[in-house]
Amino acid sequence: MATIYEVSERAGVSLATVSRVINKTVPVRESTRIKVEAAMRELGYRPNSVAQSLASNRSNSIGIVVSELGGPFYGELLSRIENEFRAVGKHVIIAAGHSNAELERDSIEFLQSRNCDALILHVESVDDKYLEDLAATGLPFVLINRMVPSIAEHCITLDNEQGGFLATEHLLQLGHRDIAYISGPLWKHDAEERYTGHQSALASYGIEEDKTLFYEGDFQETGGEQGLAHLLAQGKKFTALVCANDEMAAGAITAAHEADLAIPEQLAVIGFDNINFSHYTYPKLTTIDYPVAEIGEMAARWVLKRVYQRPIDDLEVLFAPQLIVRDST
Amino acid sequence: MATIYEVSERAGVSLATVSRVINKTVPVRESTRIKVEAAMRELGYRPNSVAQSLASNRSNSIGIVVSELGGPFYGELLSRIENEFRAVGKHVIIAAGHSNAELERDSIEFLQSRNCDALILHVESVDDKYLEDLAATGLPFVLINRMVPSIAEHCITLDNEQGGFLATEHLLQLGHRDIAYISGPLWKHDAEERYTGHQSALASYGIEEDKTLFYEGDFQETGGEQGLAHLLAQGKKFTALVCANDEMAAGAITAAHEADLAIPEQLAVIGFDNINFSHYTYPKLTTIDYPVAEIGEMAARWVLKRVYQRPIDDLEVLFAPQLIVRDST
DNA sequence: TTGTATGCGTTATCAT
DNA sequence: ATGATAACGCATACAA
Repeated sequence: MATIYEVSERAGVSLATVSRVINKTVPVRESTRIKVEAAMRELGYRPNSVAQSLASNRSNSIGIVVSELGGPFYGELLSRIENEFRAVGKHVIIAAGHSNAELERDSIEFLQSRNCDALILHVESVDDKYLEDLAATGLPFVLINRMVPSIAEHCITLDNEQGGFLATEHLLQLGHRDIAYISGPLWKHDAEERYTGHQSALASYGIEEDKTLFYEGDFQETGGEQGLAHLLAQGKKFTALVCANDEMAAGAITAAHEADLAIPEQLAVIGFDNINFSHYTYPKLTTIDYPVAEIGEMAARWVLKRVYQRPIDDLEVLFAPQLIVRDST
Repeated sequence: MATIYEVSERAGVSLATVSRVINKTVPVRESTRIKVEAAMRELGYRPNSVAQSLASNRSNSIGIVVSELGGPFYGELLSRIENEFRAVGKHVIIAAGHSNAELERDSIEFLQSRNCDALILHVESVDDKYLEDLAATGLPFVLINRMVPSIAEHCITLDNEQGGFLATEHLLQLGHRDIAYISGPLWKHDAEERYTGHQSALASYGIEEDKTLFYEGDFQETGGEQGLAHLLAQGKKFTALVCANDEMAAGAITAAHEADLAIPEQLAVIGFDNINFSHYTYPKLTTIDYPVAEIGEMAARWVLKRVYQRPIDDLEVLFAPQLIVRDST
């Protein structure tokens, strides 16, 4: 690879001048700029962004940490964020945290050591303290789907509790009174908040929660299957089921089919997230919309505004979930 | 962030020695190593990987280009690759190509300029010449899902033609003779190969292809819906439908439901890829398995072997598709 | 407007 | 086994 030095030689100018035409930081005489550009083209010169980054302490790249690279939810999120940045010539570096505190820290530190200008984090396992300390280092970052009050200005969240409320309220309005619940892992903030929403919806209808109709799943499809199987095996009656995300709902629907339960006639099912494939199910899944796209965009805009000084005014930080009624309830 | 220099000061050794305990490149006396490690811990030192990369011309990171970050297919692929590398302390940098030649080149060049040790490419738009030139630069890279004969040693592929053959053959064996086909964009290699497989299956049964039963879709769900709608609108009879991927198949199933066509009784539908959510459909989708996980792992192992000199012997390069029979045929 | 010189945080090649 | 010191490719303050 040609270096800036070779370009300067070929163009007959100094290395600094080449740097100037690359970065357009100060005016360069038209004629010399043309010479330099020609030299760059002839040598097929590409700036070495590692060296740029080291010298300028800027990398034009944004680090992202998500739990998993796979899965419909994160894919959509990543896709949106990448789109926003690509449009302005920034690049994203993506790492996975695997819902594991150590790996999450690892990924964050890697991205830091890569000189990322900012981080967008969807982390579940590191504790609040760690994030507070991270904020104290001065590294700009956005926290998605998690509210840490002491660093609220870093947080972009969905009102998960409200979402949980909406889901159960919907079933209550349809007349259901015996409502089972398959939760995500309760150590995850969003899982807990959604469950809280469920409980307050029940309470608002004066219904006492039957703890035997609760199952703690894993946010995965198989968790939904096992959950419904478990609930059915208990022999308790329930006419509706809330699942804390769509993937578990899909699993539950499979289990319901296997148990010859008609949906929604014998069992109404509602999910959460409104992932891309939630309408693949039969019947099509009623769910709570998680505006991933908007949240991804907003996170990107946060960075553009705070880190790259782009003129952006409206920065929403709390998003509202929305009920999507389809055929499963 | 603390630098290696500050560590050396605190430990009372030279900067070079610190570098040695970090990289374990040459023996260091036990006692000094302990001092250095203590200093690193006390200062919370983390190597600046940008500087490491510049100095060593090695980055311990692997660049990946895929068409889209979203979507079940790529998510799974990325996830597998990341897993393989994480296990050995390497990191991945991911960029999207968006099925656009310019963006694909852009992404590749960005990754090159980030000093990636190797690239894993799933690119569809850049031409063979570009890839040949890239190979000529000496940059190690693996090409996934695309065979460029002149650089065959870089390619890991699925036999798409064979897959297309299997899909149609399956329908033929079930007695279908009037088989419609919804293809991917034919400029994409895999779409074309799958279609070729379809044609040769027909030929092997002595059936002449009816071009009016062909629709060129976009590999997206909506393309499948529109495709089936278009095919039905023609008024021609067909009892089975091959879709070149699962997402279009899901769309077609939706369209079939809307047209009150019973699946598989009135219309058998088969997809391709066996994406995670292909069994969400009702009825569950029969499809051709694309071994993404294995291919991702193999790509990672290719890199580990050729770039990082890990002792790995079995390197498969041509994978076989497999028929997965479910309920839609 | 352009050139010179220094530093960014490491690795690696010499010595010692 | 350890210490100087020169790269690595570029940005940038300072001079000219």
